[in-house]
Amino acid sequence: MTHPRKIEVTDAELAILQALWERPHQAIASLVPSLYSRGGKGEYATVQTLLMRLEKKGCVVRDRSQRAHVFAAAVQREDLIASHLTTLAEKLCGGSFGPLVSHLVRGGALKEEDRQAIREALSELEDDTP
Amino acid sequence: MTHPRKIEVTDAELAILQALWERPHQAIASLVPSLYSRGGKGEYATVQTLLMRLEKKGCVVRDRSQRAHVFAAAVQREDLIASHLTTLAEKLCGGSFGPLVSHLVRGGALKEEDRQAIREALSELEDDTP
DNA sequence: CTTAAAGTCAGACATGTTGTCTGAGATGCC
DNA sequence: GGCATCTCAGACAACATGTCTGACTTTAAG
Repeated sequence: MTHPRKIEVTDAELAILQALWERPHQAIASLVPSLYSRGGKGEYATVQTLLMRLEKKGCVVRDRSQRAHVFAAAVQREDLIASHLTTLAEKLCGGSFGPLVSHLVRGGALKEEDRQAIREALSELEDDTP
Repeated sequence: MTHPRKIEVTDAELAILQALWERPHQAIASLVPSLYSRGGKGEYATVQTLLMRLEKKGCVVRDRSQRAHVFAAAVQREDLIASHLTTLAEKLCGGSFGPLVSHLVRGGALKEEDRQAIREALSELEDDTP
């Protein structure tokens, strides 16, 4: 379990990450149509700017060996989730995750399959740390 | 289970809420020293602006019956947690909370007491929805 | 070779957010 | 009256966000 680095991406940046999670190793020309239905002139540049910012944050990697650079996500969904949950716990729960889970479990927002998954995960933990 | 309204507060605003959660029904003069150690001139006005924005968002209520208005939180910690978790689930888990909990449980970030609380909460649920 | 298409890069831009503060005026107290 | 204490309206710089323009480079086609 690595200590999760703080990852902050905006909505537009997240959309790009989603596209890259869906299909890794895309060039800009491939990303644009899946992000914008109306094919405007500036959209290519917009995606480019977003990718540049994501790269600066370490959230995507860029393969410059091709003429058209190929991009891939450098963070996974789980990394983002971990980062957000950590931030949330720090800000609102004194750094502890317990209240978050408690809230979720008691909130009734979980499906039966979710609950089953939790039970199993808890059992595994119990075996590892008696 | 109320559908959680989207609540967005900035860091400075959150600090004010924390102070109001700690001690409800405070006037500005009472809030300032607990938020800023260096007693500057503008801090009073800063807190005032923050409270005004919080009121506009429905996060605090203001009692204007006194000369110095008295403020109280209109949202609880749990409301903020719920709002953030919902947003997180929508953005990264297709609206489902299961992955969030799974991540927390498997991430090893939970103390034994947390896990015990979860087990109990799960048991209660099991009784309600067989 | 010339050209057009397709890229990259640097940077601008409008808009909104965030935390901060100033100044004008109202109100109560000694 | 004079002073401390409020409220209120609004200004402000700094930064974030999503968007786009223009200059320049490289590739491939004619």
